[in-house]
Amino acid sequence: MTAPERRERERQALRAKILQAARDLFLAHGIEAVTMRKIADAVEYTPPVLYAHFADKSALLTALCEEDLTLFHAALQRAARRADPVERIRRMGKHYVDFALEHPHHYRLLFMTPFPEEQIAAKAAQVEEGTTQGQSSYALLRDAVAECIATGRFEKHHKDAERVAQVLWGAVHGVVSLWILHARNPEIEWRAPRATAFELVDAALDGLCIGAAATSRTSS
Amino acid sequence: MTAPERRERERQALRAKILQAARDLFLAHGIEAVTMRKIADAVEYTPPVLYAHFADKSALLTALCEEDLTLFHAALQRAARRADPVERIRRMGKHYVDFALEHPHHYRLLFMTPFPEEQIAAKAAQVEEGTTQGQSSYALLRDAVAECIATGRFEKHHKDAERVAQVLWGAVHGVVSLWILHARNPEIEWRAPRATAFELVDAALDGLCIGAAATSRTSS
DNA sequence: AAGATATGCTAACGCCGTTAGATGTCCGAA
DNA sequence: TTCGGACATCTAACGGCGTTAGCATATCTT
Repeated sequence: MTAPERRERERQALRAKILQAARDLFLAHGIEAVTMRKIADAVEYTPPVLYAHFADKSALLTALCEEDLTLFHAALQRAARRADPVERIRRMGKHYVDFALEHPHHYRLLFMTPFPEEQIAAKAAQVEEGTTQGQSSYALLRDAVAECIATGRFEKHHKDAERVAQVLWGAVHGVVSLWILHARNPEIEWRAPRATAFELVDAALDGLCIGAAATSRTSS
Repeated sequence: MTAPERRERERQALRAKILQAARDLFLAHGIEAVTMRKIADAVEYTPPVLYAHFADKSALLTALCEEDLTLFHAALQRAARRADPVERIRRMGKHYVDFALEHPHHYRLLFMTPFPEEQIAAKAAQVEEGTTQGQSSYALLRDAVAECIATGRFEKHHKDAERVAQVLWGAVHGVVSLWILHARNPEIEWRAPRATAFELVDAALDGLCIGAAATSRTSS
């Protein structure tokens, strides 16, 4: 155990501690409570120390996102273990909604917050050189849609897998994000968002599929 | 023309000028550029002056929202002049999407930004005492849905007008808000959001309506 | 002309993200 | 064993933010 090794270990430990503190603040009081100064307070260091581990606040939040995105992707992947592509889509929708409603703060951070410019540039570079891992959650959905199209499960005029995937993503995202932002608006008699989202997914799949009447409705 | 009258007029003129400056900043550089100090600069006053016209920044933004909400509501109302309730829903969806895509900044402010607590409390009070105008855009949609249900246009298991209205709102909101936030993510081959949204509305209506195959598809 | 009222300003407070520069502390080599 | 450099950490500050207090000044009313 050389000294540089130990130092590196301590470095990583502090980095993890910082991320955890940020996560705690975030979960307890929402994104607006996540402040470089408060994170520093929580780990009992002064603010500049954070900049030895993260280029800036946006990089710190990105690191947080990536951890949660991995979790999210894993949940979706478990849901995608179905042979029938239509049922696969339905189950992915269900798990998507459940993740969003169980972790609304994370969902807001992941999908309802504008990307920092830097991240976009980084990703564009990855895509350019083909390094993109291609195993994104979106790809799971798009592939299921493509399978539906290839095996003739959809009405013939729905033939663009990317577009239909975006249709379905939009469906679940719309219901949960409306709920997360506007649930407290008392002008509207909100229904339980889980049921609402399922109803939309079911209706959309009914509309997409050949032979109308739904195969297996989302029950729970 | 008494002097107090003139002063009041000047007061309102300055108020309008402030709002316009805020709107200009907002349209030119997005919400994060709308700063009390920058607004003050634009109208050639010092920042404290703004507080003689608006309680705080959130009240100023709310005033801006309300103007745009009126515009939005008017656009939707024009679209709702259709006898057939299903076609009415389809047209409202179309105009909703067009508004969102033509004014993405406004859409972000109106529907993709968390409400300040104060506003929620104010609305709750209105609802409590029954002062709510009931002519909200959401009500337009819900009433069209209720008409569909009452006249037996929907499958019998879709019987909750509130829920179905929330399903349809979620559909259009999902597609346009995903696009507005994530269009620049190069990992995804984005399709034109207008067509995507129309496809979702059509599919959902196909799924909701009795007698499957769409009546009149959204063409343009 | 004098007093009241409204208008606008300067200056400041306490937050924020971030950076520069000083200080100390430990490690490896002479 | 002591010296020099690398590293960790701190204090202090900059410029921005929303917001408020207190003062000057201009304008109306009597």
